[in-house]
Amino acid sequence: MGNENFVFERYLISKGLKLTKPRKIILNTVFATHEHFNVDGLYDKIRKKHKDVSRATIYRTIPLLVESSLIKQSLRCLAKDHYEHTYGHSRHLHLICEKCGKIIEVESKEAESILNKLAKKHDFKIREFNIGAKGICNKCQKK
Amino acid sequence: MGNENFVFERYLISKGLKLTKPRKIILNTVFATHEHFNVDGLYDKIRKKHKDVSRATIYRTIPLLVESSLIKQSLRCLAKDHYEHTYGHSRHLHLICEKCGKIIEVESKEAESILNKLAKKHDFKIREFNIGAKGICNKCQKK
DNA sequence: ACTATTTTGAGACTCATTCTCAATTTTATC
DNA sequence: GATAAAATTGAGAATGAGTCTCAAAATAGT
Ligand SMILES: [Mn+2]
Ligand SMILES: [Mn+2]
Ligand SMILES: [Zn+2]
Ligand SMILES: [Zn+2]
Repeated sequence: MGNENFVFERYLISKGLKLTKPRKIILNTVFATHEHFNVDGLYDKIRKKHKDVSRATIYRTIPLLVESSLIKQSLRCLAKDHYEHTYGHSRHLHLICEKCGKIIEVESKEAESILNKLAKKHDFKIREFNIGAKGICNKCQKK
Repeated sequence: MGNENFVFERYLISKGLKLTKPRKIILNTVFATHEHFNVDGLYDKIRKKHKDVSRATIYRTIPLLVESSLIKQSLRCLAKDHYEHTYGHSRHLHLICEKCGKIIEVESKEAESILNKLAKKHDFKIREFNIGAKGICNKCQKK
């Protein structure tokens, strides 16, 4: 268990918001594993233990987690919005298989530094990288 | 005017499909300019001249244009699906301003070759690159 | 012209996300 | 620890981009 609670609470206080029970439950469930997630999956997981947390609150809490830099949107090319931890994870890019859905995570220092360079040239301030590709994984190629 | 018509017709024939009037109108409107587009904008533009092309047909034709490699989906991080020409355009990445919506296009040989290298290492066959960033453009930074 | 096949427009439908609002919870004040 | 003001919540309605359905229209082969 990291200190996401600390980070989140500090953020909430700075905005005059409160670390309520539902927000705590959502935060803890989000950080119970390190996988990519979407709202539906998160909702099911939360509901197994806490029958009283609503979809609406999940949808309302996620932007707060994003704003506090604990998570970020990722896998932008899928149908539903997906998210992943920012806190405690190094930068990486995704190779997504269009056949089986497999997601390969790859370290991306080089790619990002190039993007940084290009952004600098255009005096553009990057807030969120979006680097990756869709295609066919090795297993699916052999079919 | 390029020969997108040729490319499209060849693709359609290869699939046993026909280059009908609505499909021609859609193709020509898509290639009348070189900008990114989404279905709503395209629909409005088409409707100014042709009151008889439906949204449904536009939604049905776009995958055909994608399949024939004339266009591809892009700007994956926006709310609506956006597309841009593949035919007649070199590869590039996008820096998208979250304040004003400005889109900066940047040549990306380096970034892509790095992604290609990483994909090769994982024996992953890339079909579509997705490289870019969101942030704040230089004008919007000065506010 | 006749028929089989494809395509189309209109609008119904889906489903992820956002919004609304009354009820509940939280914090501040006494 | 009651009381009141403010923030948050759950339930479900609303939204809206994209998909699907189906009867009518266009097309191609005979
Ligand atoms: Mn993690
Ligand atoms: Mn073009
Ligand atoms: Zn695969
Ligand atoms: Zn801007």
